[in-house]
Amino acid sequence: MESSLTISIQDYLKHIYELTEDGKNASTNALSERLNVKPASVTNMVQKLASVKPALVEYQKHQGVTLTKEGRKAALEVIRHHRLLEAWLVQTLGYSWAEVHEEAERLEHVISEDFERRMAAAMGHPLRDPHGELIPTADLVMPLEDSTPLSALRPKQKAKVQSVKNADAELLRYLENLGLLPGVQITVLDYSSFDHNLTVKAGAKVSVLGLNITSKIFVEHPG
Amino acid sequence: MESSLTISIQDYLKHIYELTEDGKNASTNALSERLNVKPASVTNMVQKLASVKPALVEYQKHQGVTLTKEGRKAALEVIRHHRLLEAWLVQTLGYSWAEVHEEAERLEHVISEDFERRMAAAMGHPLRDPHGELIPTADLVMPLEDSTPLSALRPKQKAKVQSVKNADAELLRYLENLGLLPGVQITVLDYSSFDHNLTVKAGAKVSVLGLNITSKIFVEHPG
DNA sequence: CGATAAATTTAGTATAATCTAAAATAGATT
DNA sequence: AATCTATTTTAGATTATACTAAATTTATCG
Ligand SMILES: [Mn+2]
Ligand SMILES: [Mn+2]
Ligand SMILES: [Mn+2]
Ligand SMILES: [Mn+2]
Repeated sequence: MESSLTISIQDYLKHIYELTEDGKNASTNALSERLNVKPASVTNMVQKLASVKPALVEYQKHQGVTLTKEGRKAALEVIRHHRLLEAWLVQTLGYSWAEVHEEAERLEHVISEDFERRMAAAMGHPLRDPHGELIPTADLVMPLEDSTPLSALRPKQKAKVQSVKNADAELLRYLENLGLLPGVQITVLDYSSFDHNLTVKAGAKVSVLGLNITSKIFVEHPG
Repeated sequence: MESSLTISIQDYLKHIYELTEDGKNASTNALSERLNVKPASVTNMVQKLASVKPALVEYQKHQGVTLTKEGRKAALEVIRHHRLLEAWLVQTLGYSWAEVHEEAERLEHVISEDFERRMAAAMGHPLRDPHGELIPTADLVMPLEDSTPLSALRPKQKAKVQSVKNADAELLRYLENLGLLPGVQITVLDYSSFDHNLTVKAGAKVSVLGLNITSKIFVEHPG
């Protein structure tokens, strides 16, 4: 069990996890884009991950990949590191939620299990990272999420921002300015069926948001 | 200037720095031992470091290497990261001085300059790491050290422990038990010219220490 | 000095991860 | 079904680092 996967492999597994959360297979091209690696290289690596002793992925030519149980555990280990690190960096070094991601991206591969335990304990075992994303438990289980994309809400509905997914630093800074942070209560004021824009009130601020923003913001208790 | 040296190269430079602190060249074999890499591999890497555009080391066949100005800056950058990390892990996550080294060894290569600045600021720009070793300044200058190996002291002399160098976790735990920590006042009670053992009092505890311990403990103001 | 040992270097091989260019396949469109 | 396009795979090359075995150089010592 003391295999210690390479950083590269850890990154592949993490992105495969994220791309297969919706139940679909992770395609070569999608992985290529996320990993900033050419498709040919992805095929290569994916074939290797499928043929190592305890296989890390299930692979069928031209059909993309899914994680095996072992692959999923390894992915969740990296994701737990990543999200705990994000929370930790924000709390102890004053990083903003827009800045932490990049730093955690590199640290996630090199911290020890001891480091992981110490961070978790020091923060009182937080459930979510600064972007509101769930942190896999110490025994590597991803808690169930119960949230709705903001894009599904319609005028009059109120909800609480729970998380912002896959947002780049630029967008996170933008959202912060609009007061759209995890935990904030919002109300939908208007909806345009033509462009799917939503007019949203958060605190005193009112903003009109396009679909490629509202689909990345997740809320709880729409009502 | 945005070269970003590989982790391997960073480790070579760091160890070359340490091996050349005494003014001598770092030999292939010495590096091989420290880096846990075969001598042939060291020769290979060292030749490469000598021939990159701004050379990182000065190399002459069979004579070992020294650092160039560029090589030294790169080494000090890694050492600054390492020592700040050690201090930070001890202060914020409760690591013991025996445990931090290994963790810092991996983190030193992946933290950003921003991370470095934040740590330094959060700790009030510490001068020394948990082992009492000097931390290179932000502009990568190693402050002057003024200390004496404990092995040079003789009975009746008093001094303050300043640092413990190159000690493994085992030894650090041992010294901690004997109360031999940086900042502690000690008195030499006895000396044996046959085996170079020193009898040393620290607080209430008296210990007899051999040369391979007393040569790793450095003290200030022997008097 | 000259033999022997120790340290170092050379030469050739291996592994991991990536790339480019070309070939093959799958999916969509007429 | 035939064709075009997008996706994926194969094949072969490249870069970085390390290894083993053999050759060479330097150091030591009788
Ligand atoms: Mn990563
Ligand atoms: Mn995140
Ligand atoms: Mn140290
Ligand atoms: Mn290191």
